[in-house]
This record gives sequence, structure tokens and C-alpha cells, in this order.
Amino acid sequence: MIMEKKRMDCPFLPPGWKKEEVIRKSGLSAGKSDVYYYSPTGKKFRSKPQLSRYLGNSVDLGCFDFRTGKMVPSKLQMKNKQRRNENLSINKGKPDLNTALPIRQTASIFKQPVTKVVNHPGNKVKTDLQRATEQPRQLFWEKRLNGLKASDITEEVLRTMELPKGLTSVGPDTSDETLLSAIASALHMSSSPITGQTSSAAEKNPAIWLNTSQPLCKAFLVTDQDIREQELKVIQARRCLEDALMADGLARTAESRRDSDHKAA
DNA sequence: GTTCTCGGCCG
DNA sequence: CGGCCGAGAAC
Repeated sequence: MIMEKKRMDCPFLPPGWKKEEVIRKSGLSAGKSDVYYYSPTGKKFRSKPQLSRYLGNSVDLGCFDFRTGKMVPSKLQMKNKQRRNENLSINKGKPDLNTALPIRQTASIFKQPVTKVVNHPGNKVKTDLQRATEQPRQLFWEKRLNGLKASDITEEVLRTMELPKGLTSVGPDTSDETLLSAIASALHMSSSPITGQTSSAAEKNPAIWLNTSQPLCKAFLVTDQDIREQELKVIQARRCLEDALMADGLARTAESRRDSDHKAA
């Protein structure tokens, strides 16, 4: 009974994707197995990088185990956590400069086909340039960011940010936390100005009028006073960073001196 | 030509 | 040790 060579439907993949495991039956590596995936069009994939290239940079396969075809949030994350804590003691940790949004990907790692109907009689979709060109997106996708908090390497949650007065959320979730996530991610991902929801209709019925390229907050005004206050905060933060870097540098040189003393002895 | 298969490199 | 990919074998 050799079932291994059959192309299997994979429950974690969209319909049409197949997974195949082939056992090597001769040679030095006999008994080892190779895993292949087949796209709905029949294209064969024999490695994670190849799959990643095909799917584009928008999909993070970091937690995807190619061999089993399952998402593995536990393994990689656990290792990173342990590593970080170990490295903390020897002061080798580098700051995490990755600005990609840490959105959990539970359902499927692959792009799902989206049907966009644009030929209703008299519809305004195709004349509305912005809606026509933007990527389809979930209306309230920012809700998925709930519960995510900035933390330092000791995993202490950092002080939460206080939102300025005048920022009000739009949508079913009115918590400050979601509002903060929505604005922060908009600032990270959008190259165009963040204005909030400029249509007042969005407040009444966001499910219809929400502009998904803008965060879930009402339109707001930024005053000169706001800008001055923010500049002050940035200057203070830079001073703190400068002090910290200076102290770190001193600590490192002191440590390396101690090390070389040890070796000399 | 394409597809299959195993070797072997490299992290 | 296992993922990944090159390249020869097979078709």
C-alpha cells in the first residue's frame, strides 16, 4: 500500500491546491521524502522560497511548515522568545526594526480569489477611481490587531500611548486600543495623508461608506499647537535615546575591556 | 522538449 | 539533520 504518491487536498489551503509527498525508493537517501504542492493551475512547487516568490511579498510564510502544510505559530515564536531572553544577559540583542504588522494568519496563508462585480447597470464602482483601484480589504480589519501591545525584550508591556483629544473612532469597536492600532498601522502602511473618515455618512453607516484606506477614526484637525507639542516630544525622545546609546556604548567598551583582561590573566 | 528523481550543498 | 535546488535519468 503506497498512498504517499497521491496528490492530497490540503485542508489548510484554498480549494484546488494539492499536496503530495513522495518517498525516495532508492539511492543513499532512500526512505527520505520530498513534499510538493500544486496550485489550482497545476504548477508544481518544491520549496517554500519558490512558493513565497509565487505568492508575492504580501504573504508571510514564516509560520508555515512546508513539510506538514500547517501553520506553526508555536515553534518559531517560542524559539525567538527563548533566544531573546538568553541573549539579553550577554547584551547582544538588536532592536527589532521590523515594521510589518503582526497580524495573525489563522485561516489560510494563500491569497483567496476575490470576485469583483463591476458591471451592474448604473453602478458607480467603475467611475469611482479610488474604490476601483484599491485592494479589496476587510472593512474592520483593524480589529484583528486587538490585544497586540508593544513590549520590550523582557516582555514587559510598554506604557500605552495616550491619544489626543479629538480623535474619535468609527465603526463597531469604539475602544481606544483599536483606534490606536488603526491609526498606527495607517501611518505605517499608507504613503498618502491620513485624514480619517472624511465622509460623515461613514459615521452613520460605516459598513457602507467606510473608506478602507483610511483608519477607523473620524476626520480630525491637526493644529499648529499639536505640531509644536509633538515636536517637543520627539526632541525629548531623541535625548533619551541619545543617553541610552551613550550608556550602552560605555557599558560595551567596559565589558570588552574586562573580557580581554580575563584572557590576558 | 518536459518531468521525475536523487545527490549534495549549505545553514 | 533537513530544506532546497541542480542536474542527470527517464520519458
